[in-house]
Amino acid sequence: MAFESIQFVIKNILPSISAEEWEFMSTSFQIETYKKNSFFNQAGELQTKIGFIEEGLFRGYYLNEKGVEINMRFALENMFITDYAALIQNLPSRYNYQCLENAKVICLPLEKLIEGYQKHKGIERFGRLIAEQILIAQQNRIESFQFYNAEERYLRFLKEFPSLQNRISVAHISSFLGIQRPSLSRIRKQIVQR
Amino acid sequence: MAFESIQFVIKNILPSISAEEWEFMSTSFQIETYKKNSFFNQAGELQTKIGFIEEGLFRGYYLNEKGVEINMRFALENMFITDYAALIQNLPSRYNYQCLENAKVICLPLEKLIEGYQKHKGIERFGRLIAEQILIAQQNRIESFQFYNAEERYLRFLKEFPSLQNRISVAHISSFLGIQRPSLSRIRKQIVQR
DNA sequence: CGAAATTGGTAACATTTGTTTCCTAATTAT
DNA sequence: ATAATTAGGAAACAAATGTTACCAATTTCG
Repeated sequence: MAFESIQFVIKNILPSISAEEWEFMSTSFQIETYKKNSFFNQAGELQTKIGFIEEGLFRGYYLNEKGVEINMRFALENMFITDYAALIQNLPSRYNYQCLENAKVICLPLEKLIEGYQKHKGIERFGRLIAEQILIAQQNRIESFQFYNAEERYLRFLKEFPSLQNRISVAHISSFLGIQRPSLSRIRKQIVQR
Repeated sequence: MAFESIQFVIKNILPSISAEEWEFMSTSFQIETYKKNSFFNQAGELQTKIGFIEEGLFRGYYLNEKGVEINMRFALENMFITDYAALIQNLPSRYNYQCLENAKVICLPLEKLIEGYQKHKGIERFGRLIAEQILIAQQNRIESFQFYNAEERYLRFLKEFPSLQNRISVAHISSFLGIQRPSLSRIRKQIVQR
């Protein structure tokens, strides 16, 4: 039986999922592989699938009005990869998801997900729970910005994603944290000196 | 027929809601009134209801580890009032919702909402859509913090909530924006001088 | 009414963060 | 292998923001 990792994660989110519902989704799974620097999707395009990362690492970013890339999210093993808010509303994704480490992704076509929402109560609930999980992660991120300074945000980042410290460049982390690169360098130096 | 405002908002979120589903919810609505400085709910308590503001204004805030009140949200007419993420997970609310202007709130008991999730597909979907709306609002807020400075955040706040400029104190706004009060005063002065 | 509390503003100074520029080491591509 | 690119660090200075303290005006409440 393949798909152990995604099955584990989905059952963790939605223990009550029925065999029929799991069958409905898993029979439509498609494995895709991504090489470093390739894209899972591009900003401005309608999304056609939702992904689950078995291996590898992606960053979600977009270009602000000055043309600067802003990292909004890192997606690693056992995480879903999608601009969920845009997907559900059938709006173009606002983010580019670029592969930072060669990756293996389980994909579910969007039309299948929508069909699942119509046909299966458990899948509708699954959608709600995914949205809520993203929501909680975002609340933490807001709180981080709202009353932690740059150093504290960096320390919180390391605590939340310890495995990313040595997988992601300082430039990408600084963008994610809303800090300039030289500032993050200074902060890292200060931390080491203690 | 009462409940025009909430019916309008709900039908806007979920045009496909059935008469039966609306009936299910609306028969359980209860009107509550709040006086200035009273609380819709307190941090640490389990929530028992979800509210819809017909009139009035609330702030959602919590105390950080230093005992400082941090405003996370302003809720005004035609907005829902709840710590939705906590409610759904049956966790204690993390926020105090304090009334800033005398208010009239339509309340739906939590058990009724949960029952609705079980019995009515449209209500489950309604829950998902609410979560997604909150999610989008939060993404805007994150982006605001991530690459706008204090002045730009304030201008964006005014643009998003023009009606709040003269309804909410500078201290509350500065907390919401993650700016110190004297800094926001400086910024307001600079804006006026142009 | 009058005291007390709240509110908005301001100044002075400290600290943090941004900006620009450059250097070196490591990695990548040809 | 070597040139080109990328990455991390650092310095110097500018700008933004935080911190603290104080004042005047307004509102609240007894």
